[in-house]
Amino acid sequence: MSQYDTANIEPKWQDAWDKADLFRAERSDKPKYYVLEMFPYPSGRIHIGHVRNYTMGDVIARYKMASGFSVLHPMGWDAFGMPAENAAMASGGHPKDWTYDNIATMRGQMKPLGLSIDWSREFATCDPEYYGQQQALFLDMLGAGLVYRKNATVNWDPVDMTVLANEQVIDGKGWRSGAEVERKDLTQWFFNISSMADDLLTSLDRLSDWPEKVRLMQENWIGKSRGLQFGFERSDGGDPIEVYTTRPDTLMGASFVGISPGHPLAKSLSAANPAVADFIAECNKGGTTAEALETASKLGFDTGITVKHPLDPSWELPVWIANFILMDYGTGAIFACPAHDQRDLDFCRKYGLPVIDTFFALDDVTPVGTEAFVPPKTDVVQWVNHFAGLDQATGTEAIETTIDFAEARGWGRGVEQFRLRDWGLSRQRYWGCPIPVVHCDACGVVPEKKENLPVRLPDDVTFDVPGNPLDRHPTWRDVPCPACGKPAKRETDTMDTFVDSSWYFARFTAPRADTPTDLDDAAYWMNVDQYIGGIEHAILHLLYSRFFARAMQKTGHLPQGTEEPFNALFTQGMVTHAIYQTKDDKGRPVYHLPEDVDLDAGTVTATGEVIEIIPSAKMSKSKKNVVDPQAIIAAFGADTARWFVLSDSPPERDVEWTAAGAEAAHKHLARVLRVAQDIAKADRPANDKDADLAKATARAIHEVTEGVEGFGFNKAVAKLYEFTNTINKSDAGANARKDAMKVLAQLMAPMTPHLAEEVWALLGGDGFVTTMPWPKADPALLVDDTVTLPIQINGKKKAEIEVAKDAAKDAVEALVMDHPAVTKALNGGAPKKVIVVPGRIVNVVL
RNA sequence: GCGGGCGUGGUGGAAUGGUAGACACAUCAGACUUAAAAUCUGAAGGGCGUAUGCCCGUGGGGGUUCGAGUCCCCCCGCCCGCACCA
Repeated sequence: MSQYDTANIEPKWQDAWDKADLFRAERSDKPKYYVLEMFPYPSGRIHIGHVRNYTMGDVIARYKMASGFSVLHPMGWDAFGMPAENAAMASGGHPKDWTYDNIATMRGQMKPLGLSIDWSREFATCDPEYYGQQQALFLDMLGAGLVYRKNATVNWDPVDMTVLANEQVIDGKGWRSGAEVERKDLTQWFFNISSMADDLLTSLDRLSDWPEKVRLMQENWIGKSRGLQFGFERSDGGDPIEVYTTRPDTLMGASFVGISPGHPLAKSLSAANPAVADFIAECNKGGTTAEALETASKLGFDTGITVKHPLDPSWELPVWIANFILMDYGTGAIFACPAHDQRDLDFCRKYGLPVIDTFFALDDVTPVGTEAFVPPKTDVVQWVNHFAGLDQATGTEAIETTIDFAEARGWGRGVEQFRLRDWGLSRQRYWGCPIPVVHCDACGVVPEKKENLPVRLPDDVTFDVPGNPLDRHPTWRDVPCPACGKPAKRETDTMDTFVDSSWYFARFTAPRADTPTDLDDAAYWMNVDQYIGGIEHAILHLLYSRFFARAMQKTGHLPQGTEEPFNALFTQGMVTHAIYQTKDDKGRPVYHLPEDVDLDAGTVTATGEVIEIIPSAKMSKSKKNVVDPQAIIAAFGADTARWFVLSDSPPERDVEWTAAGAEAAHKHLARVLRVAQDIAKADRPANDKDADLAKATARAIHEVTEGVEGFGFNKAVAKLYEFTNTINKSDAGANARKDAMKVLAQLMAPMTPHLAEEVWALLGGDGFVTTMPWPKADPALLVDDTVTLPIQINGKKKAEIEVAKDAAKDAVEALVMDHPAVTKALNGGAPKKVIVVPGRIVNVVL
């Protein structure tokens, strides 16, 4: 059809950019700009979602490059993780081969996209050069007290013999083995992220270029609360039981004190009493996931111990062990107020414990049935009048008042609690970064010497039996103690792969440094100016990275001012695709590939069955609605794929991939080339339309720039469509049209760089359009001499008039009052009011 | 349960409180063609009307305003995150 031969054009320009080495990031006198897209996991092939992610980053990177910045735009691979091990178990290969093969494939698929990436900085997190530096970082964090070991309760898969993350426990069973998951106490490594909880929370306020949604999610995740902590005296004289509550105002409704099955008191009781031990074992069955907990019923065990109410020592409360109390929040013990807490009420009704009726005041008592009344914190339960010296107060102030009261009497104190827990990083897995410590019978836990890093993963491992191959490797784990030299054993746990992605952005600033970072390079390139990725990383990855930036500062690996590593964050939507399905004779869905259906007829081509179309679904191999970027590039070229994923939908929202849309995008790009070819040949003399085109050009520059700056790529694309149409229809002279077309090429260059280069060259542009300075709109051309004012009558548009831009209010009003539409409406009468908003609108109120 | 978001033509979506539907897809009509494809030109929110035009219209109901898709209140629907957090 056209001469838009992408198979020729695109590789040609990619080669030319490569030869000119355009995208190498260099420190210079220019201001820097660091744009980063969340690096991919090398799962096998790139996905159209990757194309959208990297295209957005590329638009920013190319735009900033044209705007005079020294740009860093790197790419790497988040390469450790379980899929590689699973593939090895399934096929008998090696995780390393599987991973590096996938990286080669995906790099090969990514390069044809024409991304302005500095490939010289590429690395994979499974490169020993990378994970060795990560081990060095770990040791420094260990030295700084940011890493420690403790016993913790985890999800344990007894068949695969490994710890499972909560996400890997499905309906209480291991996702791979199907075995009933157990709770197990294990000694694990932890990052002390909770020590920074307050800073991680308050610093969120500074992240004004992050989506509000993400900041809120992090805020809730960190979960700060304010409450009262106090001890219940035991009637038997044992150690007091410390409890924490955010609602001290409900203390007069207390009916029992509950402790977690993991509470030290419960443990000591179980040593003496087998019935307690049995009860705790019962509680520990089932996983720790939300689903498992939700379906679990309330279980309790009366310890026989009683405690004294802090406000009335003659009032004794029983102490129960209850399965719904979490050991790692607060103190692991609570006082229960059934009138105001549904869990407490359910528990009391089940075990026949007393329920004290609700009272907001002594004369306002509400009986409690089966539903607890949970008052908002602004509507505080009044118990305070019972006690002399405490004034009534309302709202959250009353909670503070009760805390003050307790503090004044010396039986309690106000404390802050965080929901955030320390980050358990130990994994009983092979394909991860080895934890660089040695366990010595004599010396205890001994850090590996830095000169011995990296602690490399052994290659000779087998996956034929469940469990961690490092644990059963014949020689790897047997090493001399780095301290005393006696035989010792290496730590066989590896690090959670989230560790790998928590500092890679810093490593990109000096990827070949023989320390984790180079402070000069980091000082120049950090922070990431624009980070782009999926909302699914809103909490964990971004929180961990914020923690790591702080930890790296503390250990001297990042300069000051980097504690918030991502200045701006953008979370892009998914690329979705319709699902075409029919039902089999049992009513189960059968999915069909897009090429197997006839969309016009709405049927399966081969069988004529009527299809049901489910629009805009997440892509999934099993639902047969995955779009392969390679096929798109082969059919339409990379620029079409890039143009399409930027069009139509706002970048933060999902965009549905449709064959029709992709074809339309391709047609438009072909038209741009055709228009450019026509213009290159034309020789019309300059004329009075030239000025109009220059104005349209200025407006296009202005609006496209605004669109790109504000992540309104869909709007920028719309303006480019409009500008193309304007140029195409313009009767201006050949030179004027050529100038406009060259600006169009520049404006399109960040989005469709190959086509832009082709058009630029066709019109005799010098060098690469990629390296041309971003065009500037002449402000004088952006303002019109006259403006069209809509005339409203009673707020409804009835007519419009053309007036000088700076026409005086009363002059406009005079014109309006003479307008036939207005005189007709007035019908000889006078308007109640005339509102003239200069340059905007006129409203005549009758 | 808690927190957040969204709701605009057949479709994706535009719209600093100021002309609702930019731009595009799909659709229809016309040109070119023996024909089709491609390309080009044009129409188009809904209703009534030959038409100037009139009425209705941004999930529903109320309010603020000269003026509301936009701000406020209530309701309905959908989506996302967290969740036995005391």
